[in-house]
Amino acid sequence: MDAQYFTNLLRERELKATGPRLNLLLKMQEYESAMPYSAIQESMKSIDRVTLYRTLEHLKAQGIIHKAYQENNEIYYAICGTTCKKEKHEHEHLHFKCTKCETVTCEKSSKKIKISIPDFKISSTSIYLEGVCKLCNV
Amino acid sequence: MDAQYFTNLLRERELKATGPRLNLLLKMQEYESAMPYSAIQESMKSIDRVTLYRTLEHLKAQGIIHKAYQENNEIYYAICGTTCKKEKHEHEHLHFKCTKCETVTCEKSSKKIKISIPDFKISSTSIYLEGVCKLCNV
DNA sequence: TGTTAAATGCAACATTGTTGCATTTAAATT
DNA sequence: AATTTAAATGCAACAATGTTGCATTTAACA
Repeated sequence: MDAQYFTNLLRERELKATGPRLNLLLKMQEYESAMPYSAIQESMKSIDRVTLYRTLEHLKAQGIIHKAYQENNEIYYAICGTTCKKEKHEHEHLHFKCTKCETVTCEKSSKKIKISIPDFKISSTSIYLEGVCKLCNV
Repeated sequence: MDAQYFTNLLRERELKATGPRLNLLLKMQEYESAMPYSAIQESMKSIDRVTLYRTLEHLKAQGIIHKAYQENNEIYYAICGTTCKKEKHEHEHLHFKCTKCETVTCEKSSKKIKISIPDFKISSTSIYLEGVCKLCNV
């Protein structure tokens, strides 16, 4: 996923491929795990705070990034997988925070998760986990 | 659960049974579902904003209330069930937001939820659901 | 190359989080 | 019932982020 890929993706989702947007996406990709807002802010110091705010909103609205985790007042953002479409987000994955290395990653459950509550209709599920990740779990 | 009950609970958890604390707990109880911060703020206008902030922190730290849900910048607080102890919170329950009546409630899954990720050690699980609640699902 | 809707930057304000400190108070002790 | 004291509260102040409006700039298209 390079600048060209993101340029195409942005245009597909009817967003102009501007400097700030490409920059943010490349930085998030470099970061590898879900990127906390403070780190995003830090790495995007050159652009206006409001532009960053609106950039995050737009990318989120178009299913290019998503809010992966939230801890206290720190929101972690991640680039959506290729299965996410503008219309339908595939967020059946889990969001995992490792208490050792403190990274937040998107994972898949080994089994399909089934949750039901009698007489309730469930339309969306968000699951946040904490523990020790594969790399730290030695 | 009346003022006396909360007075005892606070003392059990080594917190003084003060006006603001009892007030908050009674208001949250009246509210029945998980109470959004803005509503808490509104109903606690008479006390200082900082006191409210610290009151929420203390009650949370002692397992008397918990953060049930968070949407955008709105945090919903709920009174912990009687199974929650100071040392060990019983938050195996689910947090559900109804998209019709917009209330947030704590629910139980009809089956025990099992989540696992290969090579990961999971220590805590938070599940947030959206859909239509029992009362609205007619 | 020119046009235009979209994006950006700047100013301004709102909300919530957070700390320090002086004053007040709950509750234990005398 | 009065005294004592650690805890709780209120106030001031500042930080961080959210949010809007508007003038200027720019990506994308004709």
